[in-house]
Amino acid sequence: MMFSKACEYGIRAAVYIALQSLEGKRVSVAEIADEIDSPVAFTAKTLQQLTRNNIVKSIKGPSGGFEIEKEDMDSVKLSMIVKAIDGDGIYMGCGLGLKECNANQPCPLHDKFADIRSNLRKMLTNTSLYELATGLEVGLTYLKR
Amino acid sequence: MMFSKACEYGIRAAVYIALQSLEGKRVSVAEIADEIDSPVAFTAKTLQQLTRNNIVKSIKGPSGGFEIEKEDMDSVKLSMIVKAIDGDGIYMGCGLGLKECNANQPCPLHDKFADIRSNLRKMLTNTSLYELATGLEVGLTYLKR
DNA sequence: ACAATAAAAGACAATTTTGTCCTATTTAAT
DNA sequence: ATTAAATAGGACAAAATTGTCTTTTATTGT
Ligand code: FES
Ligand code: FES
Repeated sequence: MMFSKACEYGIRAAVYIALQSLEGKRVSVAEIADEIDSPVAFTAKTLQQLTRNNIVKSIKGPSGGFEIEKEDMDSVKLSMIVKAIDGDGIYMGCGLGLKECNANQPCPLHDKFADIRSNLRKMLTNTSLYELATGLEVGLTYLKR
Repeated sequence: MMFSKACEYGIRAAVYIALQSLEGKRVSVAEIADEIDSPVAFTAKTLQQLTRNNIVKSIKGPSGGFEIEKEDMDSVKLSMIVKAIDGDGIYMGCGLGLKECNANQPCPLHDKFADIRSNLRKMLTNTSLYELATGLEVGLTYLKR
């Protein structure tokens, strides 16, 4: 609803990759898709986008797979994933669908919407993969159900 | 992005209807689509959804059109329009796309997402058509650009 | 009654998003 | 070198969303 399916898969996949990378494990698309309960081939596509944007690292060949360097894990924010997959419509777009959001000629919802949108942006830019992965690690959160 | 196109048109249309109803004027789909810059037939469809949900009133025949009773204008909230058109996914759905949002088995983003979502819900349930229409009335806001 | 007006309804078309499948490329291990 | 394992990439298919068009129904005014 808020994010596209591709973006939802992308976030879940990235969190799972981060989780495994914390333990030094590299993971395949097949494993990822299984663990986050998503369509394999489609997930592979969206992982390509993340790779191209240097959000995750992919290694081809036997014993290859996806990983995220431990150093990067904290600097990779959710906002980067969302932007890579869904673009910046969520951050910039007008809530009522006017061509662009423009405070000088605002739509009737502008003030209230801009406030929500700004909180969302802050939340996304402040939330790192590391943060999300650690909750998973101790079994408090879930990537499928 | 946040709302579907149908929903964006629906909100803009409802605000315009409210605005005209304040002046005792009934408006046709053609006029609405023109004033909010939306595809006529498609807008007509989404207006049907609003009338079925008693959000706007439609009158057939010559001198017919759409209107909103002045008494209703304040009690019709944005949340009702969004729910009628996009359903309650925005209010209930999991941000990462798990089948349902469930605080007992939360996704890694649950806490932060639920907070944003709750603010959005509050904003939508507290914002009335009347409120949005009045800004328009005095020329401070725009429904097209 | 009749003609004109406007929304309702339904069938269809175009586009976007989501999803699948097959081939190519890269790499590791033997 | 050969084989096997893995991602990359492209063509295709299905489904959902967005959009159009035509016909039907209700209502008004003459
Ligand atoms: S103009 Fe609509 S949200 Fe800013
Ligand atoms: S479980 Fe994901 S938002 Fe609540």
